[in-house]
Parts: sequence; structure tokens; C-alpha cells
Amino acid sequence: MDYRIWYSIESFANFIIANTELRNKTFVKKKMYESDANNIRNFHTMPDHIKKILYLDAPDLIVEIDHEPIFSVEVSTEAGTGHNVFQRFARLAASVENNVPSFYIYPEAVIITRQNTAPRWDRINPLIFKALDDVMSIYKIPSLFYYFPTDYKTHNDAFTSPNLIHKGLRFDPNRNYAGSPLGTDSEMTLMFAAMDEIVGVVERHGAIVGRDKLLSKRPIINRRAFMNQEFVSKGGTMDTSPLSAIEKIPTQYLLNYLIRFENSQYHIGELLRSRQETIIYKVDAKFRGDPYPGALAAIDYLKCREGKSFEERRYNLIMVWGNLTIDNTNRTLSISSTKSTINDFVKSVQASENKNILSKDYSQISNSEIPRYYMQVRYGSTYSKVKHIRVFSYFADAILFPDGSLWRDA
DNA sequence: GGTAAAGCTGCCGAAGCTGC
DNA sequence: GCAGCTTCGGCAGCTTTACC
Repeated sequence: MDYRIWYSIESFANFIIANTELRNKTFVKKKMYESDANNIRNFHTMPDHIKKILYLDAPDLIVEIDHEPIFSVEVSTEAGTGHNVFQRFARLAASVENNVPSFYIYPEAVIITRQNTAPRWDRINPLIFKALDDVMSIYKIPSLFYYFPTDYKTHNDAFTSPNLIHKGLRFDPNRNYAGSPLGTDSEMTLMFAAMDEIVGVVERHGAIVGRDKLLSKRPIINRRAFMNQEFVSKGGTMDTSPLSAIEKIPTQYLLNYLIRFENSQYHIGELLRSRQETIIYKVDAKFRGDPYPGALAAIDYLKCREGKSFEERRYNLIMVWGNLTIDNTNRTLSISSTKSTINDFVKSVQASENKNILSKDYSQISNSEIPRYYMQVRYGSTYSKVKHIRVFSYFADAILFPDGSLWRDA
């Protein structure tokens, strides 16, 4: 069986290979190109099944066997307070939505030194555990969390951390694995065991049949139980960020707001009307990407989804850019903002369109550009839009700005 | 009213590309 | 070869909100 290991950072690929059964397999390592927006020379060379995972956002590593992806890995060293831990959530979801198990490595806490304050641990928002569990419940595919090794458990006083200079993080000393977590840490050895379990199951049953069996395997059951326990023991609730920024309203309020776009020829379609209530993610900020795309994806799984596609939601999921007021008298919404406008969204889309070469004459296309042209013929601008535009328009049933709105009819 | 947590955003660096 | 641009990821300071 032939393995291919797609990586963003080669040293991290080396780290995973050396610590798992992959080291004994026949494999090749390949550089992963993330999107047609940020790497127009090479993205089109990515195989179709990898492109599908990259559609929403690119993970740090994808392992495939005989052209079938078997798991993806995302690693971060950021402090996971507030909505930061959800920043990478869309890429975990993108993997699982393509039936590919995902691993998320994130520190339990990171030392942050602020001005005029002693160094202290910024701790993870435990709601991430609930969000990942909901993903597993819906897709029946593992989406597992492991702590990036830190001094947090052993050095509660941040100032005493031997790795204070690295914000309390424990990195692997092997220079071939530069920037990777400490491989001998118990969290990492458990993760390697789970990866080996996947490799073993897939080799015995094949990738398609094998992945349906994974959730019932003991190392994965145990990890899922640990994640649920962490949610509870760390005081997780359904009120913390990003759920602290949502409102639930009767859908009629939304329809009453959108009526301004209707006329005798056009009426809002059936999708929004099909759900009685609507969840609104309120962001009164300047229009931007991270951390909002990941937070929006997490809200979908935590509150709205009941099935594998956005059509199977209990509630509409919409995003409001601006200061939202719910007008209970007139059963509608009002939005004001000096920070964001619909033009911020539209300008981003237009900027992405500049990456498209579909309007060129054949004589204008260089030979090396032809495969990229041909990819765009098939997929249009699917892969050439910037990440946050792709993620927002995938997850949100509607996006409202004070001066303009976008919505799905079906 | 004070403190801690949550939320927002300006700015920075890395990587990779384009154009001269 | 180099300057400059875009995209992405990330840090941490500032502001707002929540809580006691």
C-alpha cells in the first residue's frame, strides 16, 4: 500500500511519520498548496480529493493511502482563550465533512505576558470539546483533540515555567522536527496510538469501510470520553464565546427584514422559511477573516446542524456584521454600523475574481497556465476566493450588513 | 466600583508571487 | 535579483462586558 503525506511544514510531517507506523510504510512526502488564491502556480496540481478537503481551509497535514485520505492534522500554539481556539474549526469540519478523521493539537494553556502584568497562563475555552463531539455525533467520523505539551499542569505559577521563553510550550528537541510538540509527552503518545489505530483499521478493511468502524475502536472511544470529561471538568457551558455572541429569533423577524428586497417578481425562497427559528451570529467589527470563519462553523455544529449538509439544520444560521437591534414591536431587525459595509464583502469577491483567467483568449494563455485554466473551467472561482469568503458563504444561510444582504433561496 | 474575562483590531512576519 | 504586493497566521494591547 502506498502512502502519501501532504504537508504545509515538512518538519511536522517528519515528526508524525517518525512517531507512527507510517515510518515502516512505503510513502512519499508532498508539499500541499493551500488555495488558488495564495498559490496560483501550484494549487491546480493538487489531486481532486485533496482539493475537496482544502475547499474550506487547509490543515497542516493530510495522510492518504492509495489516493484515499485517511486523516488530517491541525496544530496550533496560540492561546485558546475566547474565540481563538475556534479559529481553526472550519478546517477540522472540512476534513470530517469529506469523511476524513481529523486531529487537533492545541495547548491547554499558554503563558501570555501583558504590559505591566506578571506572566500568566491563558487557558483554553473548553467549549471546543463540545463542538468537536457534536461534529462526531453528526458525521460518525473521529475528530479528536490532544493537548500540545506544556508546563501548565506542573508549573501553575507561570513565572516558574522552565519554558517561559517559549510561553510554557514543550517542543521536541529533535532538530528534524523543528517546531513540533514534544513527542514523548503522554498526550502525543496517545495521539500516535490513535493514528496507528486508523492506519491498522484502514489496512484491514479499506479506507471506505474502515472509517465507518473507527468510532467504535477503543482508543477513540477513550479519547472521546476524555474530551467530554474535559468539557465538564473545565467548567464548560453553552454560554461562552462564540455562543455568547448569538441570538435566537423567530424567522419571521428575518423575513420581515428581508422583505425590502422583495417585489412583484421576486419573493424570498423556501429555505429560510422552512425553519421556524433563526440563530444570528453578531459581529460588530470591521469585516475580516479570522477568527470569525471558524467561530461561525462552530456555531453551526453547536446549535444548528442535525444532518450532514447545511440543508439539514434545525435553525437558520445567519451572520450580522454590525450593531444588531431586535425590534419586538415590529417583529424585525435593525442593523447599524460604521465598521462594516456590504462593499467590504463585495470588494473581497471582486479581488478574488482578478485571479480568474477565464476571460482570456487562448493565445493569451501560456502552456504552463493551461492546466490551471482548465481547472477554472471546471470549478470557476471555487478555489480562488479568499478563505473567509468561502467559509462565510458555505456556512451562513444569510449575511446581513447595514447597507446590504446576501441569502440563499434553497 | 474594581477586577477578570471576553471581544476587537492594529500591526507584524513569513511565504510566495509579480513585475521591473 | 530585488522591491513590493497579497495572503495567512499570529500576538498582544485596548475596550467592553460580566460579575462580585
